[in-house]
Amino acid sequence: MSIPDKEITIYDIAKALNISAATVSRALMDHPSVNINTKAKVQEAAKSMGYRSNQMASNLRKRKSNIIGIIVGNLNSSFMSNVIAGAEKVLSEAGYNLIISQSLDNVSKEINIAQAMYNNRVDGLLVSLAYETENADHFESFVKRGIPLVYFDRVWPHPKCPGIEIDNVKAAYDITEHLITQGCKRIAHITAFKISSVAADRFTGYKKALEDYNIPFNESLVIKTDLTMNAGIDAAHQIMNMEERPDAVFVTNDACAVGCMQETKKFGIRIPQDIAFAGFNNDTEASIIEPNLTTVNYRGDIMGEEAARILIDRINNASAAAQPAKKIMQKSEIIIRDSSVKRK
Amino acid sequence: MSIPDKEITIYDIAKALNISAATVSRALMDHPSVNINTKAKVQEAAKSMGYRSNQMASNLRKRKSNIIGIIVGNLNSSFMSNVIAGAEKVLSEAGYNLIISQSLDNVSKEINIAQAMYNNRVDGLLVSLAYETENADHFESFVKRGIPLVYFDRVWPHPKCPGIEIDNVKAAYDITEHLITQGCKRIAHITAFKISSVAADRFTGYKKALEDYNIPFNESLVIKTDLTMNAGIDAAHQIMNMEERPDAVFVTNDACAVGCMQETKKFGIRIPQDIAFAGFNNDTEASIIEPNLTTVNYRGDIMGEEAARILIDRINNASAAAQPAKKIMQKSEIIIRDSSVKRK
DNA sequence: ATGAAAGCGCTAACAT
DNA sequence: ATGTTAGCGCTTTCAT
Repeated sequence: MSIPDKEITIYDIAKALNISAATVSRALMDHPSVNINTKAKVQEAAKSMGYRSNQMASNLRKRKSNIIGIIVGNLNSSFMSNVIAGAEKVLSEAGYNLIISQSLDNVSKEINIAQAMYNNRVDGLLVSLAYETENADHFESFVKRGIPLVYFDRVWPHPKCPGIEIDNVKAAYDITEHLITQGCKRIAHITAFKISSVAADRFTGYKKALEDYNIPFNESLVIKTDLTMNAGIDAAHQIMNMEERPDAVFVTNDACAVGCMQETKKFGIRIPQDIAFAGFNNDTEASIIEPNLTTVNYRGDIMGEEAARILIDRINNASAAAQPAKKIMQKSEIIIRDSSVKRK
Repeated sequence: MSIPDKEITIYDIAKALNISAATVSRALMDHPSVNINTKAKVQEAAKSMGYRSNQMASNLRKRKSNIIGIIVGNLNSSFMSNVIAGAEKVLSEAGYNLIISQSLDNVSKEINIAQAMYNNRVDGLLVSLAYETENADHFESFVKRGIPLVYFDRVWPHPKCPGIEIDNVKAAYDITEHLITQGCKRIAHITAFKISSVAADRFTGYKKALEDYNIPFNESLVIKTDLTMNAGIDAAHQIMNMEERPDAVFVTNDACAVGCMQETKKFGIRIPQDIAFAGFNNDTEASIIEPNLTTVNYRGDIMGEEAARILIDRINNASAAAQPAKKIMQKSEIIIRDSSVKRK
């Protein structure tokens, strides 16, 4: 038949079996107090009649959407794909569905997404902020209504919202230190236009390392961009036009680092001999570009799983949710590759 | 207050304003027949009372979830990120929310996702199949209930489901022809284990080009893999172990091509002189690897927008949905880069 | 072990 | 222009 048939409800099953809808509902949920025979009959009837449970109705009644929202800057990185795979694994096992949205690192889009997710009454939220985002007021409505929110990677400090991230200060310190021990003295840093907490932490680590090694911090070596690959190309031009060129560049993400490296090479600059490079994230591109890019690595899948677990815990556990949120530091490591090793 | 307050409903607003809930509902939806003053009063009250519309209830009542499901193999590519950005743009303008899931190119996961989306009563579905998928039975329930489904990129031919894709046969033909005109005679082809319609089309294009140029098709030059980057590494070993090595490799996607190229280079093989390479998709990696990878390019954002538009049309338009679904061919182009150009 | 009945929060005839 | 009323399909007390 070409006209779609009417939706089959539990009432239809109830009528067919001459029992009440309540029993059907219970049987379908495998409620312990339903007779095993009835259960079997119901399940069979459901199958043969083509019944499909209507989540919308169930959700409304239970006042629970069974949906977790996840907001990220951009889906386009192996890191994010892994985070999502990890989160999805844990959440789907716990019976949740996922609504994923990318803000494209744009604050107003992030605000709209947050609104839509609120109206859909998500049961919880996993958020990695846009690079642009400078405050998290648009998530206050969730906090107010007691809807758990867990930040990951690009986090916002909030007494009620746990955040899982890496020690950005330390990782940036380590990588800067590495560049210094390779003999670099003029280390440029490419960071975000609007400095979010993550970019700020990395900037801090960079400055701290310089300080510890008695290298004066030089504002003119700091380049602010939107951290896209194209921005990296522009940054390369800025570097080429500097009166005194840097001997190393530490970029706060890999995408931008790769763009910058590629463009720099076009000027005949040798990497790492003339300018060493380091990035952040260990995206796939980092081990494809030549020379391979030194960077900071951390596991997206683990971060996603962990964030999801914390979130579920807060959803199920009012007492867990009531506790002050703590920051969780996930381990990270710097991966030294040829882009930064100045052999004799 | 720390305990979340009770949810504010239209009844609360109605009571506060001494009007009926129906009027509140209408005012909130900006229904034309509501007095402009009442509208203003309602909107103000809603704001001051902290009212947030409950989509779950609205959805149930309207029997419309306002949700579009989108299923892809993997989110981790610039192409997919662009498709999603394109689709999201069109869909959010039309008032829809998106549930995105990645099958990780695994059929059983794809089946589960389809189930969950059905139960959530998505209003429509955008699907790019897993590489593994060999039939689309798990989407029949949508078709039966008249829920519009539009395939994109990795499509399945179905009389009721439009598909938007590129001419894979032609693109593969063109790229193979290009390799032939560069003087290649032994062209290997790396394709999927389970040959889906997309991989099959590309395989067909490859064979057709060989035939037209009187190069006998050689089964031993066909390598079947799961098309990941790691699979490309394995494929490189297979190639190195061949008694008579190929002088070109056409891989059915870029990720696998890049893995294969990198590993091949480690054997001291010169690209393109010893072995030329070509991929498919124009992922970011293709223009990062050295030499840059010849590939097939097509716009993800446009594909996403177009697929979304067709879907919305079918949702709003029973007559559009009733028409036999046509295939839409989006334009694509081959991008010739250094990985395949054998200069004199 | 099962049923009756109420209601989640909203919208849409149908009245007025 | 507004109100009345009846559900959307499900779950869950409270009875029995």
